[in-house]
Amino acid sequence: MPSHVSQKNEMNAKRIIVPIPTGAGLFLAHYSARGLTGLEFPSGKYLRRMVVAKSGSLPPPVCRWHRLAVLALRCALAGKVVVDLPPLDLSAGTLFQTRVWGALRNIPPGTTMTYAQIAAAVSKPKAVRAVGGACGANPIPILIPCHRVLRTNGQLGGFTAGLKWKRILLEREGVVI
DNA sequence: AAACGGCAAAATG
DNA sequence: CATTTTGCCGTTT
Repeated sequence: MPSHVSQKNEMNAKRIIVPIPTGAGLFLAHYSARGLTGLEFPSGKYLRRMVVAKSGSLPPPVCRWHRLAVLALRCALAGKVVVDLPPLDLSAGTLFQTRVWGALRNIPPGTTMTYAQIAAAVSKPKAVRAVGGACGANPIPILIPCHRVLRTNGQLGGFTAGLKWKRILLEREGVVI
């Protein structure tokens, strides 16, 4: 690519936002040309958005991905193993973040790891706190299961979308705290 | 360059 | 025990 075209510009390319109705509320999926880039929890404030596309008239690839995303999210919310995901576009993440997110994806449903274990898993055993930051920056919660990371002392730790969600998600997979 | 976190281990009472 | 301090590290401003 021409060097005067910044990569930042590239990643600000247009996104399509599509609602995902679930029993737990209306989530919003964000798509780029490369795949799913984000998942928003139900907020009650999505009405203000003008950018939400009707699930009817979507570009064919997005339509396919969205079908998968809907199934995957409902599956995950039911605490079951997600069979197949749409392609994830994590290009907005830093190297460190994408490594952490990769490690998160290896945590099976119904199990947990600690922030320290994740840090070790990405070969940065001392970057424990930074792992917390990377979890918080996870653009696709639930499908990238940052809720399965707990403190070393057994406490919940934090959750950007609110601890209530972290509890709900863990409870639905049968994790006891 | 400094401040800020979804943390952890050690020190302290 | 519960709380505070101290060390750490990637990100953000």
